[in-house]
Amino acid sequence: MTDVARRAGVDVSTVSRALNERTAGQLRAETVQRVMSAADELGYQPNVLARGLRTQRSHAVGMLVPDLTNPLFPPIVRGLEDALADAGYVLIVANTDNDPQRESRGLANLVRRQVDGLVLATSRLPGHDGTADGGAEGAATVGARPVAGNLPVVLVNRHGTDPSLPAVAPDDAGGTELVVDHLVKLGHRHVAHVAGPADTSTGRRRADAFRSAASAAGVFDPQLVEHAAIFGVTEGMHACQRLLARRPGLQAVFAASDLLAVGCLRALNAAGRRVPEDTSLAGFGDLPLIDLLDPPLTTVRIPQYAMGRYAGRLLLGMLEDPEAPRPSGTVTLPPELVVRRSTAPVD
Amino acid sequence: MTDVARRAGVDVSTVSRALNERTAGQLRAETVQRVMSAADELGYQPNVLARGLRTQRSHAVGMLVPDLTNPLFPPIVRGLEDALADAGYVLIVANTDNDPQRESRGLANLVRRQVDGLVLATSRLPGHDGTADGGAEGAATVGARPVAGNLPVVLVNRHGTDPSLPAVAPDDAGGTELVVDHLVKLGHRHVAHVAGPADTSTGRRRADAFRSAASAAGVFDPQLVEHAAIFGVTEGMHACQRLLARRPGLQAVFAASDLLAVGCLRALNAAGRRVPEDTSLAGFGDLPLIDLLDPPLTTVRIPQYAMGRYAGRLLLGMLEDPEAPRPSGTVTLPPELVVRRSTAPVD
DNA sequence: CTGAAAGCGCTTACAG
DNA sequence: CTGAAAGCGCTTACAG
Repeated sequence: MTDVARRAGVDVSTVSRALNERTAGQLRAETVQRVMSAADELGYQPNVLARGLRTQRSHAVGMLVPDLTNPLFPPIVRGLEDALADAGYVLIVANTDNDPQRESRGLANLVRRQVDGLVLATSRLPGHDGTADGGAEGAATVGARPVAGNLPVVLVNRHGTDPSLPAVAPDDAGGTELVVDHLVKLGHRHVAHVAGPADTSTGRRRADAFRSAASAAGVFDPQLVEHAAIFGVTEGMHACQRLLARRPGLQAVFAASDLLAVGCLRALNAAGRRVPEDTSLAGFGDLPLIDLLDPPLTTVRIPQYAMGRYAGRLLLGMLEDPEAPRPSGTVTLPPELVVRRSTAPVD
Repeated sequence: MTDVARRAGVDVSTVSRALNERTAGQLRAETVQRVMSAADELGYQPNVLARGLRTQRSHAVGMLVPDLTNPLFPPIVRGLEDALADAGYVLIVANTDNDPQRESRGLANLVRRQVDGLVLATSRLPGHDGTADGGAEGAATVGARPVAGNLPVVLVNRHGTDPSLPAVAPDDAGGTELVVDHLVKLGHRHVAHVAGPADTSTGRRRADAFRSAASAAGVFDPQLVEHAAIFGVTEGMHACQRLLARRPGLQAVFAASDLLAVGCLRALNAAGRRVPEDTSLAGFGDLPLIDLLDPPLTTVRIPQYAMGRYAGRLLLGMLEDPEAPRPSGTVTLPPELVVRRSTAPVD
């Protein structure tokens, strides 16, 4: 910047003003021109860190994500990054593996880096160990100390346990209803649910929604619900086997995730049942390539990209106007039922 | 920091020294203790940006990636992030969609943010439009101007076109040989190749390797090679159809990517050929869930996570010792043949 | 309309 | 062993 000032024959403060949209109006057009040419000729790139030190805004946003390798997250991160990039913000991602230690460390790193805001896709609020979603909690903490201070935070892909933090989440209830209605319309009465782990909000919410929707349709049977220990293929298979042992008459299975559904498919095949002729099967998530299953899986598509983008917009709103009242509550984006060939009319 | 100094009754410079591993030795243990307690009690978090301004190191690394949503990249990014996090660095990711404009913009943003190094997973060096891999080129540029300066750069998932930049790439030739050998051992003589786009280094390299390997095995037939316009399911299907029309006698198909292989599977099924009974089929990449295909796909597993991690280590090496001679050339990590049920002995 | 000065939060020679 | 000062590259009241 000093070089630019010298070359343009002005003070560095004038360079600063000339290069900043907001303040360029204070200067004579001719001066601005001269500075810009000089900057151009020198290939000057402003030091955003130095600016941030002065203005107290880093124009960086931090994100904590359990594992980028989980296909759930890339579209969310992408949507977020797109929203932020449009506004001149940059995204710093850290993986936590749902490990409280990595979470605190990652969070502290982001705070030390003066991120202007935080997006949490972790299943637990950092600093809170043990049971997730234990109740209303304070803002993000490291150890016992609130480290995020007054940092704007938005939760994505999870519901807020702290009602004061805005969250963007998939509409678990809506998606579940879509599936149950679809199966019931196909004539199924004995509809089973392979639920996710009861200690995840997603697992619980979908199970709850299943009970409501199935009850409303008059087909709910508590013996037709079985929880898997984790959202994995093997666990889904085992849960489905338990279901089959208990209720051989089941006509349809709704799995709380696509991976669980793959496990169910294996269990059903192993039991000599064809899908969808003997048993209909539906999942949740619409993972990439899941349409290549045999048969292609009927499932619920979660608008992941839109969720990420929306979370970004929400956060940007808070950043643009720090004085405005902070939004709160959970925003839900509409899921979509993707009917493929794993579900068919009964009989 | 001023607060910490006041509370500990010392100068800020002493706080700085006490909190820095390297300089804490200069102080009396008692002083260090006092400062640390004060810092602890106040929940002090150092401002990494201010430190960076002074030390001229941001401890941040930038990454340009075409699209995080492409399943190729998440494991790479994850490996990179893990390597960097271990060393106290942070990762800033930007998606470019292979758009030269987004590439330059992203690169300029990273440079302005004073990243200490760059990882490029883009298929083209920023600032060079048109044909990728056109020949030996200078360092990364924006417009005509070298903007990366002397920034350490490592390329990942692509080969260096600029031989002076170190690259970490999949072993296309090795993986291709693995497949060709496998198919030939199964007794196939009429082995076809659905190649990737000729304007991608990956497509070209695998096609070249196929020619060599097939020739070496004495089974090469130029009429059995067909390029797809992009790495997509539909394109793979079309390419395979052209192949079938030209050489109905083909016994096995090696597709240059898993997605192309899925397209081939559709084409083969549509032509009334069963896989693997009538025709063997192999892909490249081992995408997540590709083992759920019917039949599960034989393919080549690329060590993506390891590639990302290795790229991170390579970059860290350059950052730790900027004076050391920069590594160059392409490092290749061993791929693995994953034999599943889509390939079988001829007849 | 533009310059000179102060200061953002650190680190690091330089003294003592 | 520790303090005082300078400076990293910016921005922004404050003068003029």
